[in-house]
Amino acid sequence: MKGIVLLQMGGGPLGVNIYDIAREAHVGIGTVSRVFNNRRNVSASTREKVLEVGRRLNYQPHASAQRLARQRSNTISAIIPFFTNYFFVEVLQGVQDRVEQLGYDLILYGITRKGQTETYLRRTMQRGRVDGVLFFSMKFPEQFISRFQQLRLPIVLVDTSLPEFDSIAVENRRGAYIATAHLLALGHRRIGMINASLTSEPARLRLEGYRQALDDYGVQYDRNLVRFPKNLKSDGFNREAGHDAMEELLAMGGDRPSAAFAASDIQAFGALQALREHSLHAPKDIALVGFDDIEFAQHVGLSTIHQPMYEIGTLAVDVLAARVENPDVVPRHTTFIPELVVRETCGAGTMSPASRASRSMPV
Amino acid sequence: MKGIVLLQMGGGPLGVNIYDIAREAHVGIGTVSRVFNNRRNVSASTREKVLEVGRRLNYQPHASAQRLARQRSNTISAIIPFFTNYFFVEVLQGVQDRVEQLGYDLILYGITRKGQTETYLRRTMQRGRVDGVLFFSMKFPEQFISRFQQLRLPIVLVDTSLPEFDSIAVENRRGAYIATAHLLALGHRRIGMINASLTSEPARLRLEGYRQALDDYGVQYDRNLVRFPKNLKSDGFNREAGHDAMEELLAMGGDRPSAAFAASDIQAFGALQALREHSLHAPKDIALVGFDDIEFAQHVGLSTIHQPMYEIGTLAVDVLAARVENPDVVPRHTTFIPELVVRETCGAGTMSPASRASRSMPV
DNA sequence: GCCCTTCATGGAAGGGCTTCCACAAGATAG
DNA sequence: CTATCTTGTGGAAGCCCTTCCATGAAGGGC
Repeated sequence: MKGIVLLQMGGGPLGVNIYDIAREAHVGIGTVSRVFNNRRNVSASTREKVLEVGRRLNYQPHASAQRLARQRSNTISAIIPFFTNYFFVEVLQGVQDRVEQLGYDLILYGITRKGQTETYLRRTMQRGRVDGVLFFSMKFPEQFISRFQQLRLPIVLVDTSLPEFDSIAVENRRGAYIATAHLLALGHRRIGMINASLTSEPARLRLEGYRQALDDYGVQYDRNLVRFPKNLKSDGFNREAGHDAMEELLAMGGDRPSAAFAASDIQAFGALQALREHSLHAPKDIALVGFDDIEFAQHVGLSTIHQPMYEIGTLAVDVLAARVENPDVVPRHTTFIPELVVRETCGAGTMSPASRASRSMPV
Repeated sequence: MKGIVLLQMGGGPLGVNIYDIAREAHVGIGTVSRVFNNRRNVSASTREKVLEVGRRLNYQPHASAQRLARQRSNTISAIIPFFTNYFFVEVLQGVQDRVEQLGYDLILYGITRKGQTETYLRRTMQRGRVDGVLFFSMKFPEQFISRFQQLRLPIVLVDTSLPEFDSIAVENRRGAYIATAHLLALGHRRIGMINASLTSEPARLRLEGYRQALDDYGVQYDRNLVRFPKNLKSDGFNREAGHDAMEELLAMGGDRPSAAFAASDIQAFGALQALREHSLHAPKDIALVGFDDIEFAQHVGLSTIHQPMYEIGTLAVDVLAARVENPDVVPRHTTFIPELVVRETCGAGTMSPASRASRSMPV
């Protein structure tokens, strides 16, 4: 009767539970549970009766109670840096879509300040909160490695890696190589690089790819052509850093490069802005290639290296889900091969907007 | 002993609970609970003893159990359209920061396809899942109004509104007025508008503001100068729509406007691209003002109408939290006044980057 | 007609916490 | 010295579900 009374009250903190349904349908609570969990060993007539009562009383299982009883939250968290660039937005779409398909909830922990990372890691480690964690684009703090292992809390690193955990990333070295080689193939010989701080692994790898390409084309490496962020407060994957780096390159006067490779699209935007301020244009005055292929790269016609961000997002969720189901397999590291997208700023003419397809390559 | 045994096992699905702590510390479970919830009626010595045992056994309260017992999830969800534009990213930062300060968790439901909205609304309505909902930038489905009211599930509408619920928005009409008036003040008389579909309320209001400004300056309204998206599959707040609209304006030949106001920055980017394709430039050939002031507006020097997105995000959380604490107050509707940010594309010269401050105006 | 399965079902136990009530012991007041 | 209050404490009950075991009925084989 309780449920009915509540209905008559027309609201209130509705508390129709499994017992109300059982009483009303003249069955046991076990049966009610089985019906709502779609177990098969329930007779058709009983099932229908229970469902009918459920509809009538507007029953909904209580999420927290289910999680407690099942010892499973069906929730994962994503720890994502909000500050760096727009990379995460596109990855997030993939994450979100797959999470929905698999029926998980997604708790978002966005990092905007240093120090937040530890807070959120601790939080996400609380028992009963999440079944697994997606950790993005940042150095995973060492002191948490063993704690995660002890808790056996599944975690997947994206755009960063560690031998101990599953990881997904793009081949940064290869991407940088492709970008640089493209500019070389276009005839450029003095090619600048607008890099981020080498404390960032992607920045290191992208520098390696750049040098490798120069080497392969027999071009002497000139360290004056590689520019790092001056402001050491951030990792330098931002517009200001790109702007200032381009200023420095332009300040070289006659020695200045005829082309540049930026370690991220965001930096490339800053560089473009600097060019505009000097009434210069890409590719006419300086050809430019970025890295990431975030959505805005199309908006400004930036040639760049495409990362399959959406696919990275969906794969990350798949890998995490697999580990939740089966925690005792060795860590898997997956790599994506990035591709060049030719637009306007590299000066290679308007080729087709490039096949944006991408391939994955499990290692 | 259980806790110790588990520790010795060096892992396993650690299950140190309140009973383990109580036994080990020779106190009752109630006392343990009080200690970990910082209740004050516990003697200092007992408290210290319990905390010591807690540290030793590495105790953490179980999130689901707490939520069940407290009948409070300490979680809110945000239902956000991912597809339209980058508006949401910036609002999300504000949401995220405030949510952290208040100790809530944030479940993200990103909408990428029509129909998902209903799915997520249903999901978010499940008992025990969230304490409240943030609903962004979309028309709230009518059939859910009464259901939310009955459940007394707190909800705040952002960038959209309904008399029944709390809401937060920017004064769209005023913003459009300011943008148009600015172009008029610069001497333009043929001013185009690149609008989105009028099914969107912001689009309607922004059109009104545009017309009002023309009126006030004694300029005859010309419907040929207002362009709507051709592709009716979306609301038109996207780059393609902006691009095509600018194409249409350019196709007017000698009749073409000398300036244009775009209903969103994203559309403005598309418009700028179209200009580039015709080797035209803003503001030289056509002056341009956008709306939103998303981060990329700076990157390309777009003059635009600034919405205090971060503040909208934090306020949304505050309003929601207030309603969770006190569900029985009348809905409050808050409005922000947008401001013009002069950059390059409007042609008003390089004034100071404008005070980006913003004010709220409760109604 | 009897024994063994199989299937549907009821409900206790268990998951881990908060909260409330009861109680003891000390402090305060008259 | 008794009556009253305060403070600290223990633990049962309650939050709502899932799961497992026991039971009874029905079906199958010989």
